[in-house]
Amino acid sequence: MSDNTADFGVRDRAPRRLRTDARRNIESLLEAAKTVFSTAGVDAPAKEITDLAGVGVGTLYRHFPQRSDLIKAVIEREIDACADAAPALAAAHEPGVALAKWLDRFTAFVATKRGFAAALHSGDPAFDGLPGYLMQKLGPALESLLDAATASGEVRARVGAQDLLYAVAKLCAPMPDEEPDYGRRMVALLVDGLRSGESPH
Amino acid sequence: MSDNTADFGVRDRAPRRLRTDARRNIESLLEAAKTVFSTAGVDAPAKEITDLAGVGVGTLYRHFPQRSDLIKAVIEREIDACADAAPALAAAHEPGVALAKWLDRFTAFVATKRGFAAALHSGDPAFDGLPGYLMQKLGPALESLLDAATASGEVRARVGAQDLLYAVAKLCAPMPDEEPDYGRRMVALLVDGLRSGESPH
DNA sequence: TCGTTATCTGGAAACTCTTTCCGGAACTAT
DNA sequence: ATAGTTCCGGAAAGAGTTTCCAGATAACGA
Repeated sequence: MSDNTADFGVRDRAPRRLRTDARRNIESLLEAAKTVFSTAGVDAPAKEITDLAGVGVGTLYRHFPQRSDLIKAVIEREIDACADAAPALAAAHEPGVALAKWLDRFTAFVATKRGFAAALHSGDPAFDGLPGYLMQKLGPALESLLDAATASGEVRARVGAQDLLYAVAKLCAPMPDEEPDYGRRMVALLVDGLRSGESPH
Repeated sequence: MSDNTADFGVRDRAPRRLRTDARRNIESLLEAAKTVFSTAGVDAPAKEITDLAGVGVGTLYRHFPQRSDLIKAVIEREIDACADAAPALAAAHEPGVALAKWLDRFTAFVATKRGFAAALHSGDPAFDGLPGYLMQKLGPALESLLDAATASGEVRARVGAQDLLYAVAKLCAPMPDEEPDYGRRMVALLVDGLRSGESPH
């Protein structure tokens, strides 16, 4: 806790190259965790994950000192994947279509990964950085898509990228037995407001 | 699960009058739990609650066989309080004002009680009944307020009470470090849509 | 290639909560 | 008051997480 080795997360920052077996194990753990989380939920016992990854518990806790660190890492990784999808979509479609498709992608992520909503609302300070991370990674992505769509006249901007991002994230968070398209419907309502609304009053 | 004794929760239905000390203890536990939950979060150790309530752990588990049962009971109790507030507001204000005030009340409940969002998104099947309970209790309350406001011409209904209820509940669920009025702002956006929107297309 | 050194690994043990259990206390009805 | 239930309290069992460290393994210089 002094000066040189205060690194918590595993991603970014390379104060010192990791040993190759360590890197390989981290990879296995993240992959296994992703699988187990989506199968048995984020509360699945750690043992299940380490077994699937083929490592001991000690290895898990060496790289992810707290259970929440593992969850955080998995989610951040999925956020990254979502961000990475934006440029490809922008390149392959009309601005309006690209925006819609990306929102779909994002919606699917939020709706599918129950762990994301759970982590966000858990109240555990360990996850406090997550919205910031999401904003930082996805904000620019959405903004550029939004700008392009606005420029091409297909959308009239009334809310910022951040507000929209959060609103979609919240509206699409899964709730027990709600109609499967509820989230999408509500997002459509918002986007309708975006694209055709005269400002009220 | 057959015919006569399949009661899980503690509230409503009286197959047999509870002993007075039992009822008193249940009351203490619910009160203590409410306090502790809002102080230390819903993950606070059970010991803390039983100590505050002045009972042993055994007593807690006699009345709330699972930890989630206690959380559920506390939340249901707060939902009840919210529902009970509607008639008074309707009696004391103009329809439009009553609606706004009640939405404020509901918003505050969702925004303040982090445990509610946490339970809802936890993925634990124990909480599956909660949205239904919320709908059942708050749906009629909101609907009557909404009807009154519509009748008096202050609001043009475009979504049902259920959709609105869920949307508000989701938008106002607290997220780490978001502007304090974000939820209220987004709800306003929705309500603006409600009150002045020409239906798009 | 080999020795040296820092880093990583596995699993046993310590901990922290939750949940079960049951002897004895407390309430209720008669 | 007494019998008959129903409850209470807290010890102990379970379930999961986190710590710890002796031994294994990679990295690197000679």
